[in-house]
Amino acid sequence: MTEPLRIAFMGSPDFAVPVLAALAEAGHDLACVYSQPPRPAGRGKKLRPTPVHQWAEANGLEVRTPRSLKKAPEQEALAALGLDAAVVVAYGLILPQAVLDAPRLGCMNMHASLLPRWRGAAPIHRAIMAGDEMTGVQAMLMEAGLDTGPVLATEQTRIFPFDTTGSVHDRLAGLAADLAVTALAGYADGSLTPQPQTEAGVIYAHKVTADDQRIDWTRPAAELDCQIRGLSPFPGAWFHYTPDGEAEPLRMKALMSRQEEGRPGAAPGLLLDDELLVQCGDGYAVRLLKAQKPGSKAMEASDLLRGLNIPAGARFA
RNA sequence: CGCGGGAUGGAGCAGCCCGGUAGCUCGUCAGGCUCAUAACCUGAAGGUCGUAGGUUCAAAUCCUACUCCCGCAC
Repeated sequence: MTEPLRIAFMGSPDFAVPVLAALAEAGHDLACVYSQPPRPAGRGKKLRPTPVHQWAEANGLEVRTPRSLKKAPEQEALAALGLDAAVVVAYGLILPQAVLDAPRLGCMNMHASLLPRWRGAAPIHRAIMAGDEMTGVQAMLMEAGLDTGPVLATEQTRIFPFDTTGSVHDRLAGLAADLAVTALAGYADGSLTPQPQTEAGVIYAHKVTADDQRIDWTRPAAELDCQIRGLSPFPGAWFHYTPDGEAEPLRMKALMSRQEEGRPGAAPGLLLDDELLVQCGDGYAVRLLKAQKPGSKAMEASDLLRGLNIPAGARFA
């Protein structure tokens, strides 16, 4: 029932892999996969192909990793593929007009937010950090602006108080995979009509910076809870803890939390009990459910506390 | 060759500097106490101390190489 299309896929991180796999599964002719060039990343500064690159290679697809698509040779190589469409998911490169125009049906992008809210680089992080209750994935047609194109299809999901960027990321990746297949088919056969984004409610999801990661205990508990979950599991929100008798503070990462009642008047950063209940700036508190100390991996609070003494009355900074 | 930390029974850690066959908190199992319990008491099982070599009468502990993990940087 679905006509196979000749398409190119453009994507880089984990999030894009399920979409690529779904398109392959749906029987489309994947002429070529574009991904960011392997970069020195990780601990040993080793050259690492992106997850999309790895998947494509493992499945026998041609992979191209140009540094840019702004120059004529790359654009011509793309045009030479004779594409019906290109599907773009978190590729990480700006697509010049010549590239957008190359495929017969244009370029379709999968974006992990409810546009026009959270256009840009880090939509999932920003949605959770802002305390949004709903998010989703959308299929949209690309134009020159950053995530400004008309929307073909939407799939929504709720953000629960126990969600993290990791859990929402995985859920949206699954939704994106299904939606990409149906939206592409619907667009190709004309059953889906692109709807322009509204003018109101445009917000940009700026890249997460080092400043976003530092926990300031004088902020309200609700905001800190969102910050912690929004930055989990990557890159992680952190704070300092100096054990009694130690000179050097430990750089601790908070990876899961829950908002609870605090003790009005207590100093922000104060531990209210022996189970990581931390006083925040507004009189409420957050309980750290999962955390990480230097040198070891993330662990449940109960595990962490077995090896590291953090008594009530201690102070986080 | 980017910098640094780590690998010890199922989990989290101590011991390593000053070598002498392993300890803590918890979990598991059995029994006891209790109206009862995730509480308490008693007992038990469970570890080639990351891998491979080396030094030594003797290595978790010293030396070398390797593997994997974590943080920073990117």
